Amino acid sequence: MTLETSNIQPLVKQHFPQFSEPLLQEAIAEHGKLLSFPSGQIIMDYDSFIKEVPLVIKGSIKVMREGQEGNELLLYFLNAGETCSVSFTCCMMDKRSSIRTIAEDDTTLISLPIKYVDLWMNQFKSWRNFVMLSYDARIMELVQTLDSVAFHKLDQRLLSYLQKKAQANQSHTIHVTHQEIAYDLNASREAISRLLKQLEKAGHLSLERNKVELRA
DNA sequence: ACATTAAGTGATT
DNA sequence: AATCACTTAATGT
Repeated sequence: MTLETSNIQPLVKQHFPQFSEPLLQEAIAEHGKLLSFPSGQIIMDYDSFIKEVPLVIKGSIKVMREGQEGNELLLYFLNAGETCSVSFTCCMMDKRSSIRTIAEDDTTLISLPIKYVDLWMNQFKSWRNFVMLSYDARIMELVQTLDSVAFHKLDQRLLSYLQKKAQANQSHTIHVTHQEIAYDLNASREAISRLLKQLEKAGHLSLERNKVELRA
């Protein structure tokens, strides 16, 4: 984790153009810290107190949840221009985090102390909107994930997993082992291998060792 | 050449 | 669909 001293405000303008109020932009620049994480680095772990909220500038972040039997399940990827709505609630209720976040790619973000999230809700309309939309987007996504789990559509989960991962890494070529995918989706390695092979036959992608190449 | 790790296969439940 | 036992293939030392 490295702290960068460069100017934050232009980054806010560029990646969060919806924050229309100049005062809000200034406030973010003033109170936020610019942090960078190398790919693979854990940003926040289970059971830690979160007192800051991330605004992703560059790269992407993987958000995981720990299951009952020590399993891990990928919840979603955060990309540039997004934030983690779980952390909102987590901070406000002063609870330990039930999630772990890992830099999926080399990632830069603005870390913002939680108290401003609350404060600005009443002060800035575009901030309030942003927070609400973040909730909405995540909830919709989670509901989708939930019913594909419930209906055992592992093939669909796999495909959308790959698409999201490709998007997160800004590349159609994904460097990952079948085993890693299996962990993320909480499935068996064999099941993933077999489904990948089906998808390859169907022309959706091509496979190599440690690599999945997604086709348009 | 050998060991290790990733991926493929078939049988069983 | 999970697990097991095993094979085959790729990669590192």
